[in-house]
Amino acid sequence: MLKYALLGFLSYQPLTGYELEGRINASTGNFWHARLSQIYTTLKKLEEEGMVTSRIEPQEGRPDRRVYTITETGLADLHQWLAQPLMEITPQKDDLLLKLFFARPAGKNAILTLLRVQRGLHEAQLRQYTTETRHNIHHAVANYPQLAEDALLWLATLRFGELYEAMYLQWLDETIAMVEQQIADDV
Amino acid sequence: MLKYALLGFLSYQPLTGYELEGRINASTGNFWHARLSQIYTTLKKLEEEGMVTSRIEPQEGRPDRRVYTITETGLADLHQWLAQPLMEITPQKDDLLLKLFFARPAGKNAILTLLRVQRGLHEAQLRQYTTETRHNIHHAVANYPQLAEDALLWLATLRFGELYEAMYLQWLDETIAMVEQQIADDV
DNA sequence: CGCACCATGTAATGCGTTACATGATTTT
DNA sequence: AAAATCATGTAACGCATTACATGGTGCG
Repeated sequence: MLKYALLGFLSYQPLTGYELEGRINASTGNFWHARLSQIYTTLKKLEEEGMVTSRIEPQEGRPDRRVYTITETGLADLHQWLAQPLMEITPQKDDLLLKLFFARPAGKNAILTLLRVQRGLHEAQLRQYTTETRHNIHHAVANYPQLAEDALLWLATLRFGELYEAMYLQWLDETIAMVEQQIADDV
Repeated sequence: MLKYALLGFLSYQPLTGYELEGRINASTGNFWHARLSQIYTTLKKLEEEGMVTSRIEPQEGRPDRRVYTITETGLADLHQWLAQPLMEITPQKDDLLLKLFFARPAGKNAILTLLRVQRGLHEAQLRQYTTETRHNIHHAVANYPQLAEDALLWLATLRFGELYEAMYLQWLDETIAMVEQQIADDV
């Protein structure tokens, strides 16, 4: 599926692998992410499949840039994917919940530490969404007004991230209180 | 990490691969899941590493059962993992959000269909958590009262699943309304 | 002086899914 | 009669991470 994240961004403009990483980890970080190494290998495969083409832009004092452009084939594939509704929920994984599920033998203090550390992390994440990420989108619309409708969808995904983090924080607070009150002290 | 889900369940009692699949997909389905094939190969690897042992229980008319038991080494590894707080948030992926992010060229109707199909799926998921999953936990506690404190943590993870689905539904409703009002009609 | 940013890629390894292969028992 | 449950496993493939390999520019 990284394929469609790449084709999606390339449908707006030609970009390098490095730039694609920036776009992915900045604007879709809350529901998609990828490492540079994976992006490079996926782009290579997409080029073999005829979904994108690349040309080298020579640079001085830096490695040459390889700029990828989406092809007609790639665009058609993207649009066909977009047109299909998803018939399943994406199953989620969460390391914290897995650890918490089995955490009782670790004892009350360890459980509370586990939850409190995550609380700090999720608080920071929420702050990032409400500031930087939101700002990025507004910035894009200001420079390219024709993207206004696209931006409504981007904002919807961002809103999801904010709701998710707010929910996570609420749950953590609830759960911390429950553990404080109902789990027996360590000996 | 499937490793710790397996060791976690085996720390309560010896189980077969098949039974482990049932436990994982029933009680931790909301934050962890695995296919049988992966469970079998992981158990095999855990046995090679000395984390579990297995013995065959012959059966008639069915394949023999291979029952896995956690070892001292496995229990020590599990407890050491439990004692460590998690210093990172689990990065999430969600196919719906990815598709929505790029969905504008698909047009208003396709976007609404996409969102409405997911609404139905998430509604069903929430109903399952509030009924079956919750019931499973109560059932376990009724039969094994000594698990009462463990069950508080299981209920906390279930509560997360319920909050997650409720949040998802709220966001879908919000987003459907926004698309209805603010995205231009298809031509 | 050190860190972040720019910029590319390959190799090894690990995690996870799908398909293959088999087949009786129990429930609807 | 069909579907779900019980029960095990391997092989092929695909997706993703970590480590390896290189090195200049720009900022504080």
